[in-house]
Amino acid sequence: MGSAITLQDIAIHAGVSKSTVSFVMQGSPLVAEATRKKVQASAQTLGYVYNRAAASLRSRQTGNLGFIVSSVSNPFFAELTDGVEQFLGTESKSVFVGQHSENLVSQERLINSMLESRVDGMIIVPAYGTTSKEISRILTLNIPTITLTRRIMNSKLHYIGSDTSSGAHKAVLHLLAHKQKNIFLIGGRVGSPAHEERVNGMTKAMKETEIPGANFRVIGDGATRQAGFDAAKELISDGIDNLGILAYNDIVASGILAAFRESKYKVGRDLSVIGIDDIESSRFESPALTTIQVNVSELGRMAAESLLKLVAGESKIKREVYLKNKLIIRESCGCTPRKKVA
Amino acid sequence: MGSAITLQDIAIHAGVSKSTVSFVMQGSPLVAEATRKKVQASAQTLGYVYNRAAASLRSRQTGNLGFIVSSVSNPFFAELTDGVEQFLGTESKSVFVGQHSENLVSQERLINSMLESRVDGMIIVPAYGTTSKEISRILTLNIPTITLTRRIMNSKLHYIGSDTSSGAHKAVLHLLAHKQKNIFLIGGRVGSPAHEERVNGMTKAMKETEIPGANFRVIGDGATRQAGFDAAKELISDGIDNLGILAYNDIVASGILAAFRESKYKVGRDLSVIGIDDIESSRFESPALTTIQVNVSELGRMAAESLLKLVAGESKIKREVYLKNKLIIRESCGCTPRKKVA
DNA sequence: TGAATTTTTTGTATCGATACAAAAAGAAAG
DNA sequence: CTTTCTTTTTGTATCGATACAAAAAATTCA
Repeated sequence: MGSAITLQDIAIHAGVSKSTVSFVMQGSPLVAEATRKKVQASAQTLGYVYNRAAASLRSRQTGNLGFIVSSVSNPFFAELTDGVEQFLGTESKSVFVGQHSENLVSQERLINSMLESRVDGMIIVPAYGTTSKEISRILTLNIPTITLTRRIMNSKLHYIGSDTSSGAHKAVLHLLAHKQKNIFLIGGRVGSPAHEERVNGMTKAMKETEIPGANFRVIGDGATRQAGFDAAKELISDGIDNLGILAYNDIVASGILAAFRESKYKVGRDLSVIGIDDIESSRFESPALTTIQVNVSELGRMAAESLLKLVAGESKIKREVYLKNKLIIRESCGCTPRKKVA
Repeated sequence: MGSAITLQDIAIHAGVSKSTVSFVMQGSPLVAEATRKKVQASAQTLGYVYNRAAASLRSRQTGNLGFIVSSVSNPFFAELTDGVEQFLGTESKSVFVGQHSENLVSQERLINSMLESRVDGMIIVPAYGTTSKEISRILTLNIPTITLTRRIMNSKLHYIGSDTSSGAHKAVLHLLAHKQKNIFLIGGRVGSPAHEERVNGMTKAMKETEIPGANFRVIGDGATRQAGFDAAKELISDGIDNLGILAYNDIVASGILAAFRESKYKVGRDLSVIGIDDIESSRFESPALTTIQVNVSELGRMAAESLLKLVAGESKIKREVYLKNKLIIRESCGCTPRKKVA
């Protein structure tokens, strides 16, 4: 390999000591302006590339951060990743990104790998079924860590997520306002915290309103477009009546809409569908998807911001943050039959 | 911080030398089985975490790789990232991921950051307008690098991409077969290599067929859903006639379909639309999108695989690889009015 | 059994930066 | 022109691993 330029080389070329060069590289104010210029010129001339590994060995800070997520090919997580990256990128941090694909083993391997790389902190969207045990390494090493979107039971890690429960609550109220009485939650993994939150919000809305004849059921398994598609197909074959659907998320909703487009029922006219997340493509759905808007990239940005504070040693960080969300009304609920997109 | 466990600590605990422990950590065959067990037990007991930075300082290999992409919130790049990650993840490599958002400055900052982290190699989807100058650092340091999807003019870096030109060619032939004579390419950045490839393939098809009255035009600017939406709106307001559209990619196509759904024209019946990429959501479009299928995650996987070989010092790697693609016929071209999804 | 091998293990220098204390140079004060 | 204080600069030990050569232990062979 070519690179053999070290601080020492620059020191010689600029006629100063290694220590001085080191100060310059760190942007320390202790060095005289003229010297700084001279050193920087030498570094430039020699084509120096800072060696972070060497620096971190002594300084105990790598400037590396870790981000672990389920899979970036899911648009929700993609936007999340985008938000995290956008923010961290400007802070001259390097971000390791890993995907666990909901697999606990690969999640553990990822965590380990990042710890070996001595990340200063990490943001993690835990895989389904993650318990304190799976992340014990993080806990014992006491690495600043933020769990995003999904909580780990009984763990003291910081958490940032959307207030899903209240979102589901709003959605059901809206479905009921459309005179739909047969309310369904479609998709997700039954029993997971994320699913529970939705069920809680929905149940609460059902109880509060006490509409005669109204009932609430849960169907479908998985958080994919296909899962939504399949579940909707079943409803269709049974025949629908005063149907109000809350999809687990917009991806599932997308599958549901696709299924109904192939049926005799028209979403918005014959039934109401509401999603959760408001990913970018939802307003381009047909019909345009009414959904609970979660500012996804804001979620990512907040996580990133909090992590940086944690890493910097700030202590006054909220341990749990629930981002507000709101109902975005488009066509799929039946409110506005035809509205301008964008 | 807690972590203070080093090789030395293990050596003492296990009653062997540092060197021996090091061998065990590297999985060297030089150490006796009994010793290996003993050392591993000690490491386990003490809760040791390998320090890659320290190791790389002497060994000149970090096990870090870099992946630079435009933005993962674009589904195409998301699937690409997924493919790359999936493959690299199993090889116990850590991957730095960075997004340049088509900004040359942030691209340069990312490259620099990764070089500082001494990546063993990198995969990069160059930002629009990248020249050899922008990546000079990579060249002089001679870091194994693969450019993905987009080529850099006059650079000797390895390249892996889809054979877009032949895909565009196929698409136009199909549009013509549907008796469409007014052929449009919508979206993309005029003048970029990726746009040129499409134009070339399309022009070739036009020339070969020489259909009387057939003509080919280029409109729209940008590779976003909105760009497709806006361009289609214009076509609609002018009134359409024998219209055959090739969208720059599936995202643009999605915007085009959304625009036509709001018009009196029905895609598939009154005009034909074909996309490029076949991202996951395309088969759920309405109408389902006929598109040039590029095996995106395969593309990512191939890039990852080649990079690993390059890093390992293998020399017989093709400098340029063009993945085959094929036309996937769904509804938007007018072939199958209603077909089962999934 | 002793020499010749082969298999394991170890000591020491080293990678390229930072920390910390101490020295040198410059400025201000008496 | 000292003395004192401040601003800059430097020397040396150190971070936690690996490389490499050399030593020690175990095997094989005559």
